[in-house]
Amino acid sequence: MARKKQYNEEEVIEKATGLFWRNGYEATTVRMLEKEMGINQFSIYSSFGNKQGVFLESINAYKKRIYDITDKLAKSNNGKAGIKQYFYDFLEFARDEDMNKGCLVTNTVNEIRDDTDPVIMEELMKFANEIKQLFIDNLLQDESKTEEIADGQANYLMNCILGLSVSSKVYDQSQLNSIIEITFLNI
Amino acid sequence: MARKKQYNEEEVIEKATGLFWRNGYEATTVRMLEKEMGINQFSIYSSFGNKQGVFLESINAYKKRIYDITDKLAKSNNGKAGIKQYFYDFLEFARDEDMNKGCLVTNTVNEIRDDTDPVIMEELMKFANEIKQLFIDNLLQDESKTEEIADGQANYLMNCILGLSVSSKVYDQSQLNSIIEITFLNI
DNA sequence: ACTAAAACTAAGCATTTGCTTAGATATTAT
DNA sequence: ATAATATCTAAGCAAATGCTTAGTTTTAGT
Repeated sequence: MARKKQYNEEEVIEKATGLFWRNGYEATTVRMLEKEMGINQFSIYSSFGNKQGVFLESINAYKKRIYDITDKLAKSNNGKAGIKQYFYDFLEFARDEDMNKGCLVTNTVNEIRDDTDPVIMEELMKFANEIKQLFIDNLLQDESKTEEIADGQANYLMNCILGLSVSSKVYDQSQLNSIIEITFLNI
Repeated sequence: MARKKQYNEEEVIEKATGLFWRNGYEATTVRMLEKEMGINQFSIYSSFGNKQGVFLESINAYKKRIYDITDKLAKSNNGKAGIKQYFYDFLEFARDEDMNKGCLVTNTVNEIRDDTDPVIMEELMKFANEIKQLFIDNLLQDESKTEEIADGQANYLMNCILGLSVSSKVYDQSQLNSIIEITFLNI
């Protein structure tokens, strides 16, 4: 009855994800997306509505990609050691050739301003809270810990991994490793 | 022989500083600067050359403002306790009514992308290294520490304060205090 | 008072932004 | 084959960006 799409939506979102990851939300323009996704602006808008729509799909694609390591953390029962492993897994996951792209989500959290799109804010916070909850769960595997202590330590760890997402663009691998080691001395 | 400026350059830069602080470099437009500084675009460009010029002057103004607490750290001889005090001083310095603006410099470091203006990058790195050096100096007041250990711990602290600059926009005061306490448990 | 120069106002410029639309092209049920 | 319709290309839109310029106003030395 009608023409078929000449692209696969999942495939082009994969490409968009890489672009947002490297550049952040605001700095990624529709023209850049057009080039990277290999489809016309019309197709972008007809498939995903608007730039925000592409980004929300990209967050989902990102979640799928990172699932391996979050799942590993979810299933871990090594407490603090499991979280530390997550930090290392994350750095490896985020490495791109010789530079480090950080985390798509934390990169975008770093863009937060007064006028940041509330829909995107909500999606970011949702993801961040999922990670924080994984930290809490793993911390509570040490049964001497109260929930209050675990919550505070989880905030501390979130703070460190937010920092790491920025630091990873400035520091080299051995410095990053050393930062992670010191980070886990404190909990 | 000619007309006098109807504004004071220092005063208008003070105003620009606040704007960059709240919004970051990229998101601050010349129209916003015009409004906030209370002078016409012509005057902005004739006094400071371009947007980057306004920003570089703003970093200087920011350095002057933060001088009180960096100087306190420079003169401190309480080692780790002095740095911790710096973290608390910094949070107070960055507080704006009930929200937190973070640090002008770390906010801008968070904007780092491949195409970030190299002149600005250099200025930011210079400031960051000054702070890191203060951390090292204070850490070395504990004479049992090697320079290598101090350098690693300083990287760790820079990572935490980078994170704090973002976290401070999301977490409340008591959570931030708790993050700082944990940060300093084991160095 | 006159003149020269600096500082002002406000309009305008080229480029880039997110998004839309007009019209050509391909696909499929009949 | 035809007709219906989804998808494509490419041009275009208004708004916003950093920056400039034409032209007026103010000041100070003569």
